[in-house]
Amino acid sequence: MKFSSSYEPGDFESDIYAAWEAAGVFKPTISIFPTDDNSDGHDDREDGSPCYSIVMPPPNANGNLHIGHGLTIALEDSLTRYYRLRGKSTWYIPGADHAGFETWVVYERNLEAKGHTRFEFDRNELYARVWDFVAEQRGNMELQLRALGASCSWDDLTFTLDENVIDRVYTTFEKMWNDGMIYRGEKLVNYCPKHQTAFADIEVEHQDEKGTLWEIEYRLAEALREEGILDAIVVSTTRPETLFGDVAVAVNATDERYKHLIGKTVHLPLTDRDIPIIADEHADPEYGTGAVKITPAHDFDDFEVGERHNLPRIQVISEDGHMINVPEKYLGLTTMECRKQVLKDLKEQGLLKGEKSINHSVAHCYKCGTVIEPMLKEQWFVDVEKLAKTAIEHLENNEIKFHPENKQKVLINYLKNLKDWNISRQIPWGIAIPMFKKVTEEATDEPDWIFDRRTNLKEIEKAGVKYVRDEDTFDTWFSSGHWPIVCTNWTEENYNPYYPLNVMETGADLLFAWVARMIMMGLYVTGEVPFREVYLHGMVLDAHGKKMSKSKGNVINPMDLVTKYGSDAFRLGIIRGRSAGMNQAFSENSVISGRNLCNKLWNISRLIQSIVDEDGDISGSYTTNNMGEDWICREINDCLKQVEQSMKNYRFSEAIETLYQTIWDKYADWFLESQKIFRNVPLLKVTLETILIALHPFAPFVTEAIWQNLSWTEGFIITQKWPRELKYDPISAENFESLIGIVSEVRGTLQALSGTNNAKKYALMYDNDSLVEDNLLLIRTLTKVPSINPLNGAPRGLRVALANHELYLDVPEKVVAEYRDSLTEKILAVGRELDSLNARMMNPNYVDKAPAHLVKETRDAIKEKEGLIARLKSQLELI
RNA sequence: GGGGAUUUAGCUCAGUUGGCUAGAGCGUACGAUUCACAUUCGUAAGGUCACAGGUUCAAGCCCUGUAAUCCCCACCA
Repeated sequence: MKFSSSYEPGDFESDIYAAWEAAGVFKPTISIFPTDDNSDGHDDREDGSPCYSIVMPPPNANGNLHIGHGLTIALEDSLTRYYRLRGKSTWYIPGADHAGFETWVVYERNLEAKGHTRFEFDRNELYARVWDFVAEQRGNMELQLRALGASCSWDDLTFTLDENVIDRVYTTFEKMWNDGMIYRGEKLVNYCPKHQTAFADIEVEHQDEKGTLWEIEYRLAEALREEGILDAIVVSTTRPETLFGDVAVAVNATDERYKHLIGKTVHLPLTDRDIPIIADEHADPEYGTGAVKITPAHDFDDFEVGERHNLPRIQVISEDGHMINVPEKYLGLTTMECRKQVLKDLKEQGLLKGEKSINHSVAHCYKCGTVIEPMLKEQWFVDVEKLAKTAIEHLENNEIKFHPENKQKVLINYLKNLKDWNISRQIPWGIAIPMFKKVTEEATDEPDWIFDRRTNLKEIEKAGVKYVRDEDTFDTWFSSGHWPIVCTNWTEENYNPYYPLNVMETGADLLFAWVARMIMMGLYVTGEVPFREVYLHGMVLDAHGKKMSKSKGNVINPMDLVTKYGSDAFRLGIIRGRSAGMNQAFSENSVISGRNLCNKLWNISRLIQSIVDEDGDISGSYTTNNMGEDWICREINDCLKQVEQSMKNYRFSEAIETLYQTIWDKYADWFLESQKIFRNVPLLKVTLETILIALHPFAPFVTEAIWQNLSWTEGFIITQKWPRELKYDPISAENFESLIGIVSEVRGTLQALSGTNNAKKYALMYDNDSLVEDNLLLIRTLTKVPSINPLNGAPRGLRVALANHELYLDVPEKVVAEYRDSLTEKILAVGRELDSLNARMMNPNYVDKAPAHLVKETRDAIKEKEGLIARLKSQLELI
């Protein structure tokens, strides 16, 4: 294969992915149930396990990947590829989400556009229709995952509605039912009248809004005039239309204004009912009039007040948002219509005493923005007490390591305040709740509800008793909580080396909704935490640090960037400059610099291939023949160590930074430049292989493309072994560091002179310096000075500002004189550094208490600076 | 009300248990160019590490307080 002369990722990325897939390299090498004969002989058992497992947070099967998915895949795939190179049997399990509510909303919108409504079809029919709808859309998302380079085991893709998922969910539910953790409760739920479904607390969005606080007079049923006080109580409310559901008025027991009214009765306006005045801490004397009407069926707080005082619940708003159980006049009105009418009528009766505008937060449906109506409904609830308690115990036992660390505490704090979990959703697109309600009335001994897996049936019969299925489906998070269990095919019977997962990587925003539930479910089902570590990434913001949103028009599509710059560039760009848990800005620039690195690597490889072609492919082990060669071995070793350390700590950005610097600033700029003179083919080969493998986790395509292009490499880079340490001579390596210092200083001095002399290159002279003498050609090439000669006789020209080397640039007197100011400035600068070092040494406490090596370093530095100043000063005198 | 963060160069961010002159990318300025790479090479400018105290031989880092910005949870009749 011949290298194309320019780096064109679009030419090879899809072919390479296809080749990997065809070769089956994404599959784990050890099966779930290990047998004796499938060890691959290269176990890297640093943590005791030959296996590495990670699951993909399933993207919506019916959507496209967004930038957050891009980050997720970049991070997870880098981990996967890294541990694969480290010799682990790596299992990266892909997924697709039925995305219950999301997909349902899209589908229902489609249905409405065609003039239909969901109510024309029964549940099974709708389920089948959405299934087909999603099946049409599937594939897009999977193609995009491939374009991002996800090296996941496609045969094991788990769809959230797969049989095994449903089975597992039913098994857990049954266990919970038998354990008495599931109950049917009439509770207030967050209800969206538009979608006609309930939501978990976590799915509701609160927004601050302007509203009106009305003050309504409720007259006392028994007049208290004789006591000379009040004959009425004024309540504050933002929802006058709910007064039909009022069952009490609450005041605070400590509120002197109303104390004497507790236990009395008031007449509920516009009705023929009387309701009691009760004392409850919920009433805040500071807020409004200090008296609050209690409507347990339509307000969360009132519901609790009702529970405390055993009050009835009167539902006055129907599930589609119309008034029910109200006087004829208001019956069937929408809540807003009713509100207007009520206010008008109250006003006419002189009962409307005040109207204030206030700011308060209002709950909205996170999908359609409709105001959430607290609705009294019978739903299935999970009693979370035991689940949360167990989870907290294991978290406090540090069984899961969090990145960033602080999320552990945040999660524990959340679990401590967790309320019971409403798992019923009134959406057909989801896993049916396997509960059936008794309809045979005579069978009084039988329970009202029974568990049964046959949810494909609407009606079942057991022992002559008929039951009908609950129409509801599970909250998505109930099944998602099983993700690590179902993806790894964990079972009660067999040991599974892939469970718990090594790591769970997902967005920080899912800590509560998902991570918490996976931990609770994992512990409940398997008795073990579902993963050893959690890595949470933050949100990807636009270049100005603003949240991306369609309405702002600042959404970046990852696929556009992949097309434009290549998948590797995207991956490098999105990981760079990003740390765990932080919401951070992202701009195309970082992708461009990623692309540039790929291009650099491409050209490095072309250069080395051309040297191999010219000099012949000398195989076998290398020997180092000069300082630069020893030095690059040392630098590459350091780089590998740092990358290993970074990966261990999930510091992806740091790993990339290290590689970037090593490849570009060290390998290309110094080593390869020196190799243009020396040409050590076996070393060039092994070092190139090493950096390619080390970069492979982050830039899989270009490293594989190069691997395939090089004449001497075999197999795929994806299945290579992580490189071993390179052998080198440390003293020689250190000498090269001095040479770099010399070259840099000469370059800098020449540049400083060029201001007046247009970068004219002057000859370099050395006095009694073996490092320079032994490397004349190299220094000449790197500095581009025309010649390097021994200094014969007295120092002349311009002294290069180096402490340990006697070097002069052969610059005419006149130019040196012009340089005088810069020289003076330089002496002053070094002098300032020297002063601060001296000050440190003058402090006896420093010499006493600081570690000895630091004190020594300071001494050495002082000596060096003093030498440098002395030399520069003598130079100044020469001028 | 409860919890969690952030504040370092023009911009976006690193800076691990305190330890040499606080780093990178982008941007800026100046210079280079017969080829591995202009998706390049070289050089440079640019910082009161939010502010005020404290601990320490030594603080960007630890402690206390202040300010600003942001996120999550609960509540707002």
